[in-house]
Amino acid sequence: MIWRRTDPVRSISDISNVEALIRHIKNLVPIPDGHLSLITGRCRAQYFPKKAHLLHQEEFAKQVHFILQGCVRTYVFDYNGVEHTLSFSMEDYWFGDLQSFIRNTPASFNIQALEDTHVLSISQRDWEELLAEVPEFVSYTRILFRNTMFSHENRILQGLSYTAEERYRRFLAAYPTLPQRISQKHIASYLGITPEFLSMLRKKIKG
Amino acid sequence: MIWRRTDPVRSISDISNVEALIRHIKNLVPIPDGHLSLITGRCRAQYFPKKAHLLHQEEFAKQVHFILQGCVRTYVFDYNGVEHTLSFSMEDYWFGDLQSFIRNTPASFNIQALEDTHVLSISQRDWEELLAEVPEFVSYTRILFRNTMFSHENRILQGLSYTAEERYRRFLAAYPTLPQRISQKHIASYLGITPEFLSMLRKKIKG
DNA sequence: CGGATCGTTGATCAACTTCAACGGTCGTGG
DNA sequence: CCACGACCGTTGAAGTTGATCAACGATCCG
Repeated sequence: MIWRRTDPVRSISDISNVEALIRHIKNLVPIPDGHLSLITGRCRAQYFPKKAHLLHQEEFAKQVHFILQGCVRTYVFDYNGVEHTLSFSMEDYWFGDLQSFIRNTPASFNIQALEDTHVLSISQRDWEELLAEVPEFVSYTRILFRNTMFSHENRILQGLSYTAEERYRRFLAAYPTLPQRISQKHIASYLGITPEFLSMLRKKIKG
Repeated sequence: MIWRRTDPVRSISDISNVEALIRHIKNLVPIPDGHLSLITGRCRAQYFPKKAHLLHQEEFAKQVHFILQGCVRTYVFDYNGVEHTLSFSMEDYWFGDLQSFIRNTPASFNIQALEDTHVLSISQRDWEELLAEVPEFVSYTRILFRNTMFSHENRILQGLSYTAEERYRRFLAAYPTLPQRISQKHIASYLGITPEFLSMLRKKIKG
């Protein structure tokens, strides 16, 4: 198995534009260009190198982020210090500790870049002002929350319904390119199993 | 252990009013009374006796519901016919297969009354018209989705972080009165374990 | 080059399931 | 109102799934 990354990493100047976000918004809600620029005008391009932490639990999440290029994981430590990965986010995903961001409470999650990652970020104040000023932004975030809700439902059901092996097979089917980008221990922590057991499953599946 | 229900079941005429819903909305968004009545005007009171199904998977969810009195469970059958309970809903909860309701796709979920249950229901058309006519309804549902999203995150993390025994303890702490209202096999299917194993946990915990 | 981390393997152990059996309770039809 | 059948919760034995611990080579990165 070759673990070489196949996606070319574009240069910063290539990707610190807002085209990807504009496409993403237009895909979900009809919106005049004037309102689009109100949104993109409040976005700030940021870069995080691989392994950097964007957020530690107990901090206050001051921003949420839209990924232009790269990959991050959102995780927690449980009561005996074991990491559990809630989600991976990659290109065209919004991520952040929304609960902390919206309610202004200490974050429950840690967020870490798994690759060199370029994002567009929105601050709490800009978020609230966009909600007040741009009705399409209300609809847009409403749809984002809704979709996140649906995918969480599916994740809960997979946890209830399937064995670790089946969950891994489904993970591969849903995210065929992710295993080439992130380490197995993170996949294991996403699936809710140990790295050792994932290793065994891989051996078994290969045949 | 006494399984008698302690809550008095009010008569239909008592509860087919909209006070509970009005309180629920006012708790989440500021809204003038005129707009409130636009919402409540589109609600229809319905009654489902214990064990009745409100929705079967593959059907189309034509309504979502707000519980005035009673309790329902939302569940699926997995690939070998085992039931898994996604959620219980009781007084002051909205429930329904939102994915089916909003996207007009076949439902993934089954929904069944676990007690005689009184609800207020909204149809798809009324839902959409409320979104178009009442800005507070957009905010209200946006907050509902958001909160559901947060509670789903917590549920995913509990599934990843805790053993069955700890999940059961947490379930008891979060819903102390629910075990008196619903059967253990449903709790087991919510926790993702077999009724036999839950029975063992209960024996162990009692000491 | 060197240290830390990663993926793998194997042995042992804990968590949870499966299957079968039994008494109790509930709802239903007579 | 009773009798019956169906379902429920419980128990125990045996089996499966997945965790833990320790060890080892490979790889990455400084």
